[in-house]
Amino acid sequence: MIKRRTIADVAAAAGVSVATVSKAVNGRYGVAPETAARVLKAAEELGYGSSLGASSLRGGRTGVIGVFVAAFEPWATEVLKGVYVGMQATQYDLLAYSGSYNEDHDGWERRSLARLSGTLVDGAIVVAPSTTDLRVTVPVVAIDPSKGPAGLPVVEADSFGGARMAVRRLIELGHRRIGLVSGRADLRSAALRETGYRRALDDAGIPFDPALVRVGAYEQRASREAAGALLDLPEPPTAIFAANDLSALATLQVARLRGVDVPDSLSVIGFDDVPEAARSDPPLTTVQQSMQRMGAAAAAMLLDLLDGRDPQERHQVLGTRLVERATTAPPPGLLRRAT
Amino acid sequence: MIKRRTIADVAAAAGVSVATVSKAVNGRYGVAPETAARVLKAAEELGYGSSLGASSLRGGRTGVIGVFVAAFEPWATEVLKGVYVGMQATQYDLLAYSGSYNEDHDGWERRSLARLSGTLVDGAIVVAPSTTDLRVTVPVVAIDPSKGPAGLPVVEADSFGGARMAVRRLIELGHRRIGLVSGRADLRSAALRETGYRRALDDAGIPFDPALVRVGAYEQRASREAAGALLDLPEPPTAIFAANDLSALATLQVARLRGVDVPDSLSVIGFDDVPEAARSDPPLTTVQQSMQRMGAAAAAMLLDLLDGRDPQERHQVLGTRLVERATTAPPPGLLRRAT
DNA sequence: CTGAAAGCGCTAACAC
DNA sequence: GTGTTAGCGCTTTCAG
Repeated sequence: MIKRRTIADVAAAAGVSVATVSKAVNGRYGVAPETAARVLKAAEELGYGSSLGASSLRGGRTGVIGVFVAAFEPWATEVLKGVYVGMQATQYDLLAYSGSYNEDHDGWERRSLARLSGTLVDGAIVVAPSTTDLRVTVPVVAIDPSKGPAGLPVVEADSFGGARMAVRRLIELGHRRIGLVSGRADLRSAALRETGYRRALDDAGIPFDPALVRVGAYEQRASREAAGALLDLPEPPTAIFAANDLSALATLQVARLRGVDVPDSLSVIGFDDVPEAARSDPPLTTVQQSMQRMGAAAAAMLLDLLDGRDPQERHQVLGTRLVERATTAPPPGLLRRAT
Repeated sequence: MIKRRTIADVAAAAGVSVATVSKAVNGRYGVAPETAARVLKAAEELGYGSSLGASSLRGGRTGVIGVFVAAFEPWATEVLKGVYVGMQATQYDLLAYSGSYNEDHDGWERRSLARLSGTLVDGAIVVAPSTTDLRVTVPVVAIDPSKGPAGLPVVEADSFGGARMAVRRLIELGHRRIGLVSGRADLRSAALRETGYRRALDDAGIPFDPALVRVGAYEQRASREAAGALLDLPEPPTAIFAANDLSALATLQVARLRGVDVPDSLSVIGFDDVPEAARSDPPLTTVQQSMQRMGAAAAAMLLDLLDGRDPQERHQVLGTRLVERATTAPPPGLLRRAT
């Protein structure tokens, strides 16, 4: 646990002033080649690297892009991979940040952005923020915000289309009683997915039955209860569309606990296609939204912004596709028919 | 793109000095309750958050832990999730960093650590560093280093045991000619896995055949060639153990290209169990090392170090287990027997 | 209880 | 070409 080497140490070692070291290290003009070489050598030997904190405080650019997430969970880390790929070819370093939001869970993005933006990072990507109404000091792109596009450029998946497609597929398989484990009421994506569900029903002329909708809130516990309630109905649904994979996975668990066979007695479709979805037992059929593509798209947008170019579109909606694995089948008692 | 609010703005708004604002915001003693309230209110209204860069420069602690990775790829992000979980209950913020190492790929951890440690982060976890011989200014824990434990506390998976287990299983299935797509020669984990392979062979009295070993270097291209060479042998192996999942997945591709059926004509076992392993076709049998557990273990160690406690052990080796999916079967032409 | 002032490590003017 | 110096935003003595 040695003391950090500072620019002064390097200056002393090379027998020059700190200013010269700064110039040499940053490759600025106005330093004699041999001096620069000497300085670089000293820096190398001392294991010196300029402190990000200090240089960002002083100079303007840092060459660092921030990705802000509420938590490092599967969804966000997939996005992160995408941002990384989209940033790969550039000179930017990537810094992913998650605060410990033990108390004030809400508005987490505000705190983090205030602490890092404008000093440490040149630009930011906010993953699933609760608002796009941020007072920002650097270019920022939002991915899948709760409240829909307002202030910030946004990248998101087609929640409506994806949900509609999923439910349509269930209908094609012959299901008529289709339950919904819905998402968090205050989230735009959740509302959109519910609308997609209803639209698919409408399209097929199936009346909407409020009894078949329970709130899973995108979280495990609530989803378990929601799924349980659905299965306890006097006439339970033969299929359940869950607003995200977490809910779908929870539904699978509840079904197994009650001895309900999936997919023979109950079909389940999720939304997201997190890595875990492919590993569940049975593997989950789900609506895939490519988190990685969203990340890469956001990176591209941010790069445009950073270069002073206006991005092509400030609101990008990425398509989804249905990945059929093993949790969907025709409803019990139905003659299998071609699809 | 508004100018960042600084402590001076808050001071002006609240009609106090910057010193008072600092104290109030950080909850230090020596501020009248009503003054503090006024300051906090002003800070809130202005959306003020103290600049991480500036405060870390001045004060000692930042309350931020850094996780340093070479790239945000599946392996590293799994570890990151684990660190996050292990850090969950604490007050520390988590910051994951990956530099753009376009030129000097080697020694990446040195540069990043030099720039952030000692100023921005209170402690660090380095994921798969090329050395544990780091000159560090804060507590650091290494996960799966290339060179084995030396200077830093280390968390790693049991490469030797895992490899031995995998090959033993192939032998149990009846295989006698077992190929190895080995890892990068300079990496400790690769050497350990090769040793495990040889030991399992020894245990079963199967002579080691150097012709059955090809270098895959943990990367796709080399692994493809290695697998190809193995399959082109006059007497090709009936099973291949690959030193990581990437190599195993590449082997699967090559086999498919040549019309070699997996698992009927060729069994394949990988190592890691990255999420992609479960999604391959057919799903890959592999040695699971829980990256998440490694991350959590490293977090626990670091927390100990940070608190001034000595961690239980400075070198933690986590167990592995075999996940049998669909790429393993008895060799062709062998009577199926109980295992 | 509050404020003035020093200084953390660094970069950018500006002298020399 | 090189060195001196003034802050960047913040925390921390130390006076008042």
